[in-house]
Amino acid sequence: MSISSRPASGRRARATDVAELAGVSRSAVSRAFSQSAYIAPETKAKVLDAAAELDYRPDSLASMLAKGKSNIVALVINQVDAIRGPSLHSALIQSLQNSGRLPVVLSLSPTDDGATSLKRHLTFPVEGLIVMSDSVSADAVRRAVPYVRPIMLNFERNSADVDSIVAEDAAGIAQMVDYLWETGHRSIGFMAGRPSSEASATRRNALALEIARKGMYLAAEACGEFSYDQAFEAAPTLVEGRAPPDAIFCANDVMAFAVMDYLRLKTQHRVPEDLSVVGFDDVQIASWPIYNLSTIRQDPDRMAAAVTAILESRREPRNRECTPPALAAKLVVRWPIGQRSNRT
Amino acid sequence: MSISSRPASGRRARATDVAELAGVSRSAVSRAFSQSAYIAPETKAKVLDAAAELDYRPDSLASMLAKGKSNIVALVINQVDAIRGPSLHSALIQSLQNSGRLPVVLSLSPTDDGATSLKRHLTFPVEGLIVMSDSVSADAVRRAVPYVRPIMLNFERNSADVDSIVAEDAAGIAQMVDYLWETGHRSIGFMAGRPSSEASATRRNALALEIARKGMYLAAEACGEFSYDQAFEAAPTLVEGRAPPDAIFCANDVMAFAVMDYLRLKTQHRVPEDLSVVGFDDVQIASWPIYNLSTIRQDPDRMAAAVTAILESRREPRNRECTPPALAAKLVVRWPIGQRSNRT
DNA sequence: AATTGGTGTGCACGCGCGTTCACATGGCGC
DNA sequence: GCGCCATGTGAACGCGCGTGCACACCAATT
Repeated sequence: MSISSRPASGRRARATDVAELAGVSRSAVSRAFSQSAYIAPETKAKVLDAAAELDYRPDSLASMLAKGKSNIVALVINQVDAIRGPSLHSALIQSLQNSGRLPVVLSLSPTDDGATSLKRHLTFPVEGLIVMSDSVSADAVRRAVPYVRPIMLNFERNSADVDSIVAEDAAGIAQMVDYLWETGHRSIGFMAGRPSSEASATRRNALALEIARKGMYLAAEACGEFSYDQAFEAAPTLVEGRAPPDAIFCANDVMAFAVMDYLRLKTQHRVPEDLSVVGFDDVQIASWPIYNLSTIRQDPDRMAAAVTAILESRREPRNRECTPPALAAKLVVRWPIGQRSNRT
Repeated sequence: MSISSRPASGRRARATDVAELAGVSRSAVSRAFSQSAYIAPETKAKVLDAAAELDYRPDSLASMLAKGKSNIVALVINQVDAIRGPSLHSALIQSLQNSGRLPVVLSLSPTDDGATSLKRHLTFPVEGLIVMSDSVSADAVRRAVPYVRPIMLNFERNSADVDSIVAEDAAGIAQMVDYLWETGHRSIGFMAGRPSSEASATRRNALALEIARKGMYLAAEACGEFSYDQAFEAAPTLVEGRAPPDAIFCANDVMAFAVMDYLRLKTQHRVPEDLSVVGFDDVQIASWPIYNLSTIRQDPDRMAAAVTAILESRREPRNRECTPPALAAKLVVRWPIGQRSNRT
């Protein structure tokens, strides 16, 4: 019934087994796996051989307990973030695990305020707490988990109690407005995300600022709740006026898809010939030829790298309070927007 | 500097602290949190009060170590599954965590064979191992982790060594072919997934069988590797003949989107007026009005429920070897396909 | 030859918790 | 009023591992 040629004696090998096989004490085994410890090279070799034989690796749970140092990182998400999340989610998992950490996903049920849900499920010491969900505030997190400084992604500007990693939305949006201006757009509509979302507010403010700076004006505004369905329903209000905008900026790629689909299916506006639609995030679908969406990219890999950098810097006490650099958000131009006639 | 009104004495509360505050012994605290133990109701109340005061919850890691029972469930994914994965991923996380388990995500780097990657990162006891990645075989998993019986999702029919949860692809496909037949389709093209994928092969065989049963024929075939880009490139071969099929079945929703986009952007074929494209999975995007894709749904929630059901049944030794029921895959009809003229 | 210093090794303890075991206590039957 | 079981409690041990500490050993020095 044995599956492999290995002993596979029905149980995981423990350090004691390895010690016995190698003819050394159990602490020697422990030392062989901890690089900064007195151990003779030959002893180490013997131990590692025996360990390989038994397919032994130290139990990281017991190790964490003994060392008093957890390397579990909790990833707080909410369940709905299905379109935008995956690339960032994958990047984080990958990055955490490659740096020797253990990613544990905590999914917040949207019905509670997040804090209680966190308390219920966070029953183990963590090295870090990464919050990707924008349905929970930094305060709630601090209240639920006072012993760890959360890392908030994409919202909640740095405060004393949290580290936050935000893309430089404003800079990206400035580039976008520049680009729209240069290609002849003069009036811009905005599809907002959730009203309570800081990300949406930040983007709206940046857009308004840049528009004003150019002497353009915000032609229309709607709220799509960051979701395709809501945006599709809200889209009409952006173009129903007698002077519809010649570009629509969406706080979100997914809402941009919804707007494009709405315009193409339900109206006579042609996209991008008559009306430009641009987004924010650069999700995978943005590069599908049918959308070919110009958007503002937040590189998930760089964001993930920033997260592990923060965690890493926390391990050495000297370099405390390294303020995480804001990540550049850069314009990604997909389809060539035709020159618009200026219709001031 | 204290954040909350709680003591927040700089450290997590331990059972000893609670015992001290409640004026009982540490084992009483332990008993108060384990429902099946001798403890006087009033003692229990005292303990729970003190625990609430100190915001104490038993450390689940130490608990697992002491009990010798892990409730960590490893979720093996590969990093690329960005479109299809999210709903199932979320459902699994949610389901696992609601059943009191701890989901840990292991991301396989696509460069290795999966087994070594698993060995490197699975350094802790797990209650279960859920494999969502189709880039790793059951054999590789068994070799890497001999001590736990993996649960394979969506591929790898049940063998002696693994539990696998598969949707009844064949039944769903039969419904689909019935539906295509009734709506007048007579020749069908197939966009396959990865050649090595069992899921793709299963679906192709089921399709071929049902087609033959109806007296239809498989008009064309191409391989899209389950990816949008590959499918977009492979799409031409499905329709370039002089008698293109009147329906194209894709082993994957994402590839269906690619085919639809290709047909609409690069050819004169209208979808769905001239040519029907159908998919498999029912991802979120399938309901976007621009696609409105008819497809075969595997309910992620039911699949997640099946997973936890297996884990649950393993806990009670009496009910061993409960064969997991194959999940029904059912047809989802989105757009009304117009009657085709039978052109035998 | 005796002492020192340095290098590895084993012992023992603790991490936070669950659980068994022996014992203290109270209630009840005789 | 004595003894006995039932019930609840506290002390002790173990889960698997890391690590401080004491000690054994050998080479080099006086």
